[in-house]
Amino acid sequence: MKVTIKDVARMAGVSVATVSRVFNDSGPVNEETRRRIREVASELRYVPNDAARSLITRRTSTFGVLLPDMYGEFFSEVIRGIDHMVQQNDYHLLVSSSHNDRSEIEAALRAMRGRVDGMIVMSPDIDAQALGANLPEGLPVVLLNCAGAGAGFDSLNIDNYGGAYAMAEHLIGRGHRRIAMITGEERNHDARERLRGYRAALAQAGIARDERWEVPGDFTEFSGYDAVARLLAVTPRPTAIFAGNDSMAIGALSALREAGVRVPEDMAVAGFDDIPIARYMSPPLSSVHVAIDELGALATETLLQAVARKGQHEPRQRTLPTTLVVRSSCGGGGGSRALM
Amino acid sequence: MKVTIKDVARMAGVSVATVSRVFNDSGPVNEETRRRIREVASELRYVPNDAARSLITRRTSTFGVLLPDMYGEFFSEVIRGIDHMVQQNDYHLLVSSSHNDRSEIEAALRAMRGRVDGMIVMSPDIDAQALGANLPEGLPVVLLNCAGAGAGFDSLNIDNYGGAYAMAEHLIGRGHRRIAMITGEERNHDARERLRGYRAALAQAGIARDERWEVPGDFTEFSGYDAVARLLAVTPRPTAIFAGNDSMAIGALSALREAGVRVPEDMAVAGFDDIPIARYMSPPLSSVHVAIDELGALATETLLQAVARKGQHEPRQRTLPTTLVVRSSCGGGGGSRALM
DNA sequence: TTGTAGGCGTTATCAG
DNA sequence: CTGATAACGCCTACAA
Repeated sequence: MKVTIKDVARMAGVSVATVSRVFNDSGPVNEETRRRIREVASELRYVPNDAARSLITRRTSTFGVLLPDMYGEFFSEVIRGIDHMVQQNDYHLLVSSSHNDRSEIEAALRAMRGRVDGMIVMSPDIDAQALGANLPEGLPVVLLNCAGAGAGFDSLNIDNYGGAYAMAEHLIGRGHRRIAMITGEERNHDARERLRGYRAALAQAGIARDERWEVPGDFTEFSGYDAVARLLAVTPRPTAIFAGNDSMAIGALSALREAGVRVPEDMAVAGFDDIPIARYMSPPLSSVHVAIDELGALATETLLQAVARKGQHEPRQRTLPTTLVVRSSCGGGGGSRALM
Repeated sequence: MKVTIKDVARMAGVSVATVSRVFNDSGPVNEETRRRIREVASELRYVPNDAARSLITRRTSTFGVLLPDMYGEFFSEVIRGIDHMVQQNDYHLLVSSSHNDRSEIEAALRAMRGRVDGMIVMSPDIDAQALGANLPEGLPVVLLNCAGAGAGFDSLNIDNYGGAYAMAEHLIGRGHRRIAMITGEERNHDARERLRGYRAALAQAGIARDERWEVPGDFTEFSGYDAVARLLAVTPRPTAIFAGNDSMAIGALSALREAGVRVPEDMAVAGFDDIPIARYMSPPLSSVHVAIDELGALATETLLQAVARKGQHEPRQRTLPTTLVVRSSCGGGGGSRALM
């Protein structure tokens, strides 16, 4: 038998209204009465029923998070950042992951309808417009690393273009002219932007683009491993490989080692994301650092603000800066900087 | 203005009861009526209000997951396994992560009260008894990698002892006599069991235990990196390092490389968990494979069954087997097995 | 096969 | 300061 607000009211000799006021800090309550109610409540181990509460309140104190089908550390870091901020604000987190195609995403969105006060959608593969159709009118949403910014949603993006540009520029600065890139999938927004940054840097340096240098990958370690074989077959051979993310860079390092190609002497390698293990690679992996957990925290903050304003605000687009982290895999850093 | 069951009823010219029957497959409804109601409902974009529903149903269709403060791939793999199974059964997932000490865990448990139909608790640091006190009476719970099995909860554990024993035995079989272990934290159940397995294998082989070989870590890459310095100072120097998890093994590999110690020629290295990147390490890392996503899926299945039986069943404890994966970091596998 | 009506546990709006 | 009481949206006997 569940203990309800009525039980507390009866035991404390007051009305349910007063008990409610105590638990919500709404309206004035005599200090002594308040104390007694608290006492009775905790004795009875009373816990307000959230369903009933949100039925009338029209709030769930829950945020939804939609995650793409991506493996690895990036994923957990984002959640960590989100969850931390969410807990601080007494919200809850409804998570749905592993979504590949559009229909899956749409189904997941619909499944969350009515259960959340706002959503963080992380789905580099899909455009913003498509999402709007499946979301309840007026539900606050923050887009994380999505294409289609400016579609009326708050959005948060990594500076993919700038980060990739900076890394390519760094490699050029170290004397490389034949710089290859292992790209992500075409439909992935992050991947496209990184490719764009890479191309821009090469163009800026007056290096003619060579299509053989752009090898497709899919952000998995294996695709990075796999890409190396094709790259080594190109003549003249590239002297540097810039992978679209760290996972592929790690796969590439593995393949290069097996092929007997020394890094960085014979081939410079760089990644993107700077996941925690990057610095422990052999050799330590140069990368473009992204404050992943901060990304999650920032998204949550944005959502909280949107909820507070009841969605009545101009959607804002923000871009999170990246920083170049030079380690020895591209010959730029000393071994001592490996643990930096 | 939200559209409710009443609106649908009115538009379809029936009572709310009939609409309810259609949406719940409860009671008989004329086929034609059913069709009309479905049509009207989808036209109005009607979505049942979950709060109202669960207020009367006393079900939330939601499971809670409590995760420890652990980084890396292990985390995301588990969630993936859980989420997949949860979605298949039309449940939702409430996630709470980053919990270190007992008070944080207890707070998180309380926060979920009333919002979930069952919980998956993953908390190698804490004992089962402590959890029971903060959970509503009769709420189905599955313990994942927790100590205190047999405390009246369903529980699922990795075969930490067996896996560690097998790996140590393998190293011994390859002729190693001075085998060091980088352990996890004492309070961590997985860590304790793995240490126990390691010790048992050594004892079985008649190798006297040397305390200097057991260096404490905390499952982070850095702690593995850090441990190597101490291990290299031991005379005579150990010839093999068994890390309590892959993260520490990766840190150790990094430190060994910096120290100019060749792996596996001068030092064999092995880890535990077989996270996806293990095979891409340099050299590819031997490890104890655990089907992490399967662990999550299995936990969810157990929970679903418990919910179906309304918790009226004998708690069952299961142990997930592990398999030895020999790669070249311990000299056992050829380079060609790296992608195995 | 369908409709009526009571109630799930809270909050919010009024009076007192 | 406190107490009735009407919603909130839905499910479910019980009747028809």
